[in-house]
Amino acid sequence: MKDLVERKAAILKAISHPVRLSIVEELFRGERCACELASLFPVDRTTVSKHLALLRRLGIVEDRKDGLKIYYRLRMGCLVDLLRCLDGVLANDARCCDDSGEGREKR
Amino acid sequence: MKDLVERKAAILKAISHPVRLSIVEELFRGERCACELASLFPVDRTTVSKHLALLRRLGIVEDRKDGLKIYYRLRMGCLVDLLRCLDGVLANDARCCDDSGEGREKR
DNA sequence: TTCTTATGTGGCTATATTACCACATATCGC
DNA sequence: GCGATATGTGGTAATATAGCCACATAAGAA
Repeated sequence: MKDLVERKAAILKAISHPVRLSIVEELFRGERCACELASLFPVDRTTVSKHLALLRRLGIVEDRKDGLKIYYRLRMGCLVDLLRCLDGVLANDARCCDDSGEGREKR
Repeated sequence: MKDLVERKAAILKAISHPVRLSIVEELFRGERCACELASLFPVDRTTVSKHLALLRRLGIVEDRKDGLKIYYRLRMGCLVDLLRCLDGVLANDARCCDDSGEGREKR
């Protein structure tokens, strides 16, 4: 069992990539097959497949096979709250995550 | 202004490194100077300095100079909720973030 | 002024991450 | 069986990240 802070960091890291974050948010709305998820992004299908493998390895999603298709669903439903929380962060703080530096004093 | 999902991903990424996550959690408890923060981790002081620069650039922390010391404090207090949420995730799901694969079916 | 402490930046290297292509496997319809 | 569809993996190249050292700056102490 890894250190708690490292486990937390690992989850955050997993959902800190735009494609993986979007996958998680898409799964909030229900089960999706790999092909549906892949079609959402302008990257290679196999790249999405690897993102899914990472999410699966961390236990963030789980999958189910049905014929040709493999359906993914969220296994950590609590991420819904976490990301809702993050939406609140951005809504309440317009300067957040604008790493161009504008709007803040330079150093 | 970047795409919303990218801004969210950027915040998550910033706090997805064990040292930066620990810095944020330490700042939950109040203002700390760079030297106090640096002493918490077994990495070079200048490395911590760069982590702080990243958190500052994203607007996650802000700083204040007082004599020789530079004090950092959290500027996105809402992260407290977000990380409390994540603690709940890990408390409720023992299998989370154990990327060794044990406890889950292999693929 | 000179020394010491606190801090940040530039530069470099090692490692990790991402994305693509090529290819392999599995299932379905015919 | 054969072709088409859905999916995953291995390999590799480009890029990003993390860490350390050397060095620069700033402020207080002597």
